[in-house]
Amino acid sequence: MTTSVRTRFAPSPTGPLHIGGVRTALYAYLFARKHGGEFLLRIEDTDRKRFVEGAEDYIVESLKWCGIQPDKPSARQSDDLAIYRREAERLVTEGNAYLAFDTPGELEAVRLEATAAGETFTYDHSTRMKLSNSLTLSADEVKNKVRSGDPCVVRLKVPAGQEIRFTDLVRQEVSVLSDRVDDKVLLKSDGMPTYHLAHVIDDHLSGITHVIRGEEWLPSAPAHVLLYRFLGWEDQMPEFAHLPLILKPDGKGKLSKRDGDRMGFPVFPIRWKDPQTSEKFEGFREAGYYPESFINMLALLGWNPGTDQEVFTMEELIGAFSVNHIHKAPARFDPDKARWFNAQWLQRRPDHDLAERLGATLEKKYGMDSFTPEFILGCVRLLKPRVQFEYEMPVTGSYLFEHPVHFDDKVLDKKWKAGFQPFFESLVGAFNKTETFNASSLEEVFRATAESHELKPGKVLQLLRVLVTGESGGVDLFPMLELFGKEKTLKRLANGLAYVSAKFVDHG
RNA sequence: GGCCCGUUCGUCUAGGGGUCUAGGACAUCUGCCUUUCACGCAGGAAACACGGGUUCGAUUCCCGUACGGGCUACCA
Repeated sequence: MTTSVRTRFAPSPTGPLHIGGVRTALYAYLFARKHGGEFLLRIEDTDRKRFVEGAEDYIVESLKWCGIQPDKPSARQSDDLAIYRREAERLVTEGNAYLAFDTPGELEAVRLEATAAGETFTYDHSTRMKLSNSLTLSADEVKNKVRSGDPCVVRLKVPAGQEIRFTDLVRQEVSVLSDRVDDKVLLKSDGMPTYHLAHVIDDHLSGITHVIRGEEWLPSAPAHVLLYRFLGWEDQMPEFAHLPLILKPDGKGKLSKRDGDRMGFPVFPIRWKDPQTSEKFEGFREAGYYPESFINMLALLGWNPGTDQEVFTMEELIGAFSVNHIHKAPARFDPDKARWFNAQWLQRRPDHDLAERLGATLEKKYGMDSFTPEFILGCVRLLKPRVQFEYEMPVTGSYLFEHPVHFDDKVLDKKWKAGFQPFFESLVGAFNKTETFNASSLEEVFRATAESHELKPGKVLQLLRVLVTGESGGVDLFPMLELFGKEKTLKRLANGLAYVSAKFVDHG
């Protein structure tokens, strides 16, 4: 029987998810879906000290916004601590782990000493026999310490001189000598398991077939292999895929929340407010990104489909995803490209969909029924190709919604010539007589009127725009006039002309 | 420091012993279109980190060096 694929995303609730974490979740999700398997969410809440209120909800909500839906309710490691203790005990009983009584203070002292001597202290096969643990203490001493409640941890007894091998889906064969694996703490003195113990047990018990996680876990992966072996599960050990990190756009190092602040882009999927400091961070959602473009951008950061396609729906990503197209080197996050992806998705959005939201925004700003749905839809069509985010539409297109009070004097001073006044007056008359008030006939009328005044259309075209909108640039001129309709166009034109004749009163 | 992992245009990347005059995308520049801005179209500039091998031949394989990153906690 073939085991079906099951992956998981296992964040700890210590703060907001950043884009590296989201990408890890995304790849795990895509991989599972691609193979018709399941994707699970597990909250790794075994660190009581670093627990942050609200982080779990944040993680769930972020994934939801991204469209990454787990197939089962999320599991929480703190829900079943007995099982970790039981397995830790078993490891001790079977001689693959041991009790260690060294206090943090004592270990710190040993470390300091080693550093002073120019060495690095590691709790491993080479040092454990000099320390205070169930390997060095007599059985009675150990029993007494345990009975009197001396704090102790359980450590993995890493055998010396063994070669540990495993296959990484991204990095192929990985082989490590056990001598450089330290005796990792499995169970902390507060009775909580560490990540190492807990995730191995949980992954095994929940039938995880592929562990997809960040590269920061690569160095401890050999210890995890050892754990599977000692626990007797090596033949069912999941496969590993260690993903490269995401680096900051400039300079060096991995992306952090400070970079976003510093350079003006989000690093979190959705808004995060730190419960301790009350610091607020904007997310991609608040910055106006569609979840589709966010996901699209993230998917292509460290992975490629092997084709030239760049715009992908989630379904398309699932179809195209493959671990052997994951890049080994870390990727740098590029805010420019992120914006480009959003623009791509915005262009693909149906007009009526955009119009609906633009309408809501306009309603808030200008009141109910200020504009007809047809007018708003027309604005969307004109505005759409020139924006990357929806929120830009009412801003860059404000002249569509407000009668101009300010006019671009720079253009007027430069281009307005004596004698243009009569031309524009004729134009008003001609527009007024135009039966079919549409872009093409308006343009025709405009050109004909210009010619009859012996003017090159180009000389006065931008002036027409300034008179109507106050702006030097903007959406396509004649389609815009068509959208305004005759009444509004003539009104705006008269308004603009009034401004100009007052402005140039001295030189006619 | 030690141990791991990595290194193709500014960025994301394709490719992988001869087809590489190294391909695409973002950004950038030029031109076309246009009154403008944007879109679009056409074009330009732009990369195999370095040094040794192996080979008839290396960007591609191996080894070093440099650089970058990760790990080095009773954090995940």
